Amino acid sequence: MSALEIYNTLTRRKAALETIEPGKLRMYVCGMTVYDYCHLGHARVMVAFDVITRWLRQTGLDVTYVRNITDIDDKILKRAEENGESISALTERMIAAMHEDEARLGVLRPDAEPRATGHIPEIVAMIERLIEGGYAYAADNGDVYYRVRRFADYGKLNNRNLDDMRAGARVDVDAHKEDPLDFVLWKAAKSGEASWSSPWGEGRPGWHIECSAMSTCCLGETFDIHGGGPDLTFPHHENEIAQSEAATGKPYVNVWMHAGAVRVNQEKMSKSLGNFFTIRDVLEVHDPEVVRYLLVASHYRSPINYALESLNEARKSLERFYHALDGVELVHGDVEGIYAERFSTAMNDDFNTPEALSVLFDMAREINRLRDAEPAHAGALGQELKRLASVLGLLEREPAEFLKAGAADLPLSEAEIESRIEARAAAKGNRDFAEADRIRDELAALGIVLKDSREGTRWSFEAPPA
RNA sequence: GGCUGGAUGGCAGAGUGGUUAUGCAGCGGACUGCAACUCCGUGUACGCCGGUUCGAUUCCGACUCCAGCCUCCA
Repeated sequence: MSALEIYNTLTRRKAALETIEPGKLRMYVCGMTVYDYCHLGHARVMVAFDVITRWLRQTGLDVTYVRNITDIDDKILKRAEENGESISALTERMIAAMHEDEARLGVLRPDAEPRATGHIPEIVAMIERLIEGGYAYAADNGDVYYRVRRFADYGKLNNRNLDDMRAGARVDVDAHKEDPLDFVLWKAAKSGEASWSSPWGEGRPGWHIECSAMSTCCLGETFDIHGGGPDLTFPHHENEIAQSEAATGKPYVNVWMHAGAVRVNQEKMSKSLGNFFTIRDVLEVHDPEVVRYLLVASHYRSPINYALESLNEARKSLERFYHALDGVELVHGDVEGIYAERFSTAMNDDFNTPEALSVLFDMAREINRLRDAEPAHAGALGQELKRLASVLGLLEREPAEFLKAGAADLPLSEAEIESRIEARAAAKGNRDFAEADRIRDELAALGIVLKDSREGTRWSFEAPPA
């Protein structure tokens, strides 16, 4: 049995996982800023860390998984204003939508979802500690800033030094800052804005401090894994390290994990580029499991290029699995251990899901080979296939349900389809193959594909009619 | 300019110092009334140039190109 190795952004190499507390693992992942619907980039992070959590638990670890919600920031204020709705109405709406989206993608909920607005006292306390230590200062405009040059390790996550950054800096020069690279911990409120009282006056927390405060409060001053999207390494995670380690004097996180970007036409999908697809838009057209498969079919750190063809291919790959499972009676029984072993080795190698999937495809082929001659063996393999696939959050449905998904929108009911199939069987019985083929073609035009077998005819809905 | 990744067969996408990834597509065969599904077989793939090595797609260096970060973004 191989040991679990994880790639650490901080060290830029893979290393065997050693948890702080034996048998327990504490993980924090940066979640959403809830001013809009989640897009595919969010979906990737949610699914990646869902699979990671499932595998960590599979290996026997007691995992505490925390993913925050940023429910106060400039974009939220702006959007609420534009929409003419209250901040809480907007954020509650978006949080509900996010939960709906992730549920459809089969993402298990984190153990805790702390919200920034629920942790203001902890945030204020941490800022006070930073000021006491000389790591932060209150400016005369009511803002509080982090004094970046005071923290010697600044840049260690991104391998950057402050002077290089200064050279090409596009950072805004704010007269209230001692140094252009200093970042805001507490933002003074303009009149009428949502705000909380603090030693520095009415205001709201800056973005970076909330994660330091909430992770510490949920998981302790040092925890095992911190994850997030690819665009958070700088400055967000760098700033988190600066805040937390300066405040506590202890190492903040042991392993930093970052997902790869989702691209469109080889360009990162992002809010600022406006080239994003929301999860709900995609799910209008595509089966959620197909979307999830697409996300799991690449390694979590590799970039994915989002394209329609990729989704169609993902669907066909899943069809292969469900065809293998379709009609096989699942039973518990002895099964070659080699599959689970190969699967484990793949997952232990920094959660190599594409490699793990290749093992599952080998199992599918073996099931197809054995299904007639050794149905019990095939059934046991089917059971094992489903067990392993569930780690990836796949193959959890009845084969027929997946294969027939989409048929609900057809003008034909299932009963009508069945009656056509019976009519075709009767025609075949009379050796009237012209009629039998006519019926089959008629159904095919709707996307209904027939599959004859010894036990009778099964059907599936495979592709929208061309 | 600085800092990260990456370049694999028609496409997608793993991996490895010498031996089949896997999926989709293609080709040949089996099954089938014909198909679909399925099975069997089938691809001289590793950006470019050097180096190390008995041997490199895999290690090292240069180069070219791509993406990301250096500003809010998952």
